[in-house]
Amino acid sequence: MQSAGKGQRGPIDHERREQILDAANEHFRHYGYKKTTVADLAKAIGLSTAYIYKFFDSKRAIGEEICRQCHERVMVDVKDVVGSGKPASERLRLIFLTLARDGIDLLFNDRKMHDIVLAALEEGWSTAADFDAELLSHVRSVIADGRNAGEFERKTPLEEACRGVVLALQPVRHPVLLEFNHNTLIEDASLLAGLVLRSLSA
Amino acid sequence: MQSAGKGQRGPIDHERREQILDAANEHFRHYGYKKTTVADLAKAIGLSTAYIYKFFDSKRAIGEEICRQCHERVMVDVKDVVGSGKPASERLRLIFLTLARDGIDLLFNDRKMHDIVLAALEEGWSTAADFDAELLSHVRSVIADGRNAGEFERKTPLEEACRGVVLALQPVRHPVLLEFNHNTLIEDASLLAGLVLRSLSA
DNA sequence: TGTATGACATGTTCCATAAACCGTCACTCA
DNA sequence: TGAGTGACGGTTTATGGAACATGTCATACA
Repeated sequence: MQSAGKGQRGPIDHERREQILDAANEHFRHYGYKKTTVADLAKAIGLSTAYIYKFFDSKRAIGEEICRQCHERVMVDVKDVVGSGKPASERLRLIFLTLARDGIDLLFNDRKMHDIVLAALEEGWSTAADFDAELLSHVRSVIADGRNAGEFERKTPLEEACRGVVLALQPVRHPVLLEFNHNTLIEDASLLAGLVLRSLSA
Repeated sequence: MQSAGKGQRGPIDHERREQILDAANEHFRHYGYKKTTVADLAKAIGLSTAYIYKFFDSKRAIGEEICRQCHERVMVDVKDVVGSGKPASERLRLIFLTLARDGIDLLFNDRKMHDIVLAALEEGWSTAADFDAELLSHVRSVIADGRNAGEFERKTPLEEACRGVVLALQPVRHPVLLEFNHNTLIEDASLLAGLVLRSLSA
């Protein structure tokens, strides 16, 4: 009902779409998701409110897109680590630290964005699940590498090991926990990475 | 300023105190912490509102006590496991499962209590920190046992290992995460226990 | 002297109403 | 024909004054 779009929405004008997303980025950052109205976005780019709905099914759809971009920015850092060519154990440890750091960064330097991510979680947007899925696949590739390279043990079923690691990441990456743990987060990340690596070691 | 009490509060009448706590338990359970007023409690036991403050410094102090009792109920289960005489690895695995189960139980069968625990976290009551500290000490004793029995490795500094384990427990015991993870919580607990045990194994 | 209270100052919460917002549709105009 | 809009229904949210809660005190009474 949502991703299918409206039959009415013809061939999409990508430039307009980008304009809207840019405006959304600006406004969400400054005033937060809830406080900005789609009328604000329309006014910012000199269009009517109604016309926005030719490009997005709802305000939420805009929010989801912004949220997705936000997640993507973090995922870029993760990808950098995964593709860095370092030993698997090193890469895994860096994933813990990277996620912790990016989380803290979002929390302190982009609070309004952090709030969107939180809202997304609470309202059950798909963005969080997508992020989790992608993260799992990156972790899987690193662990598989480590196993092939003889760094990691191979007895535990791969999928079990991977899911365990992703779970163990939660304390340093879950948006809600960031608020509680932020003062020890980096240390926690390092501690958990150590534990995980011991659990994987050959 | 709080634990010191009022100089005015003389030798404490423990029966009255219990009455108040009983009434609080009743009311908090039924109507939640926020919705019950100290006037409600006073009325329930036939006293004036003002007199309640002879026994507790504030409504919050009553809430903290109830919250503490709630935590204690969980801790009893943990202690049972710790003192069960089973192998350390088995006890550690059971700690994961027990906390997960008790958490779910609170969430579904005693929702109002769960809400108090949540409020406590958000408002920074000391109860959560106390619980964490006690949990850490139990985990430490089990791990120490395991090391002495030759079940666990002894290279990793004990404190580091313990803190890692307590962190790894977060996804299955943190009240906020329960809401997100409840449908896979038992499975998650088992998975994390497995990971932790691998990390500790000799 | 110790149990117990009513009255009160100082917040908080509630609630009815007004305003604003979301999303749709028929419509314009080039 | 397709980019773009004004007006509108249903719902959510802001507002501000009344009602209620918390916590203190001076005092009553046995």
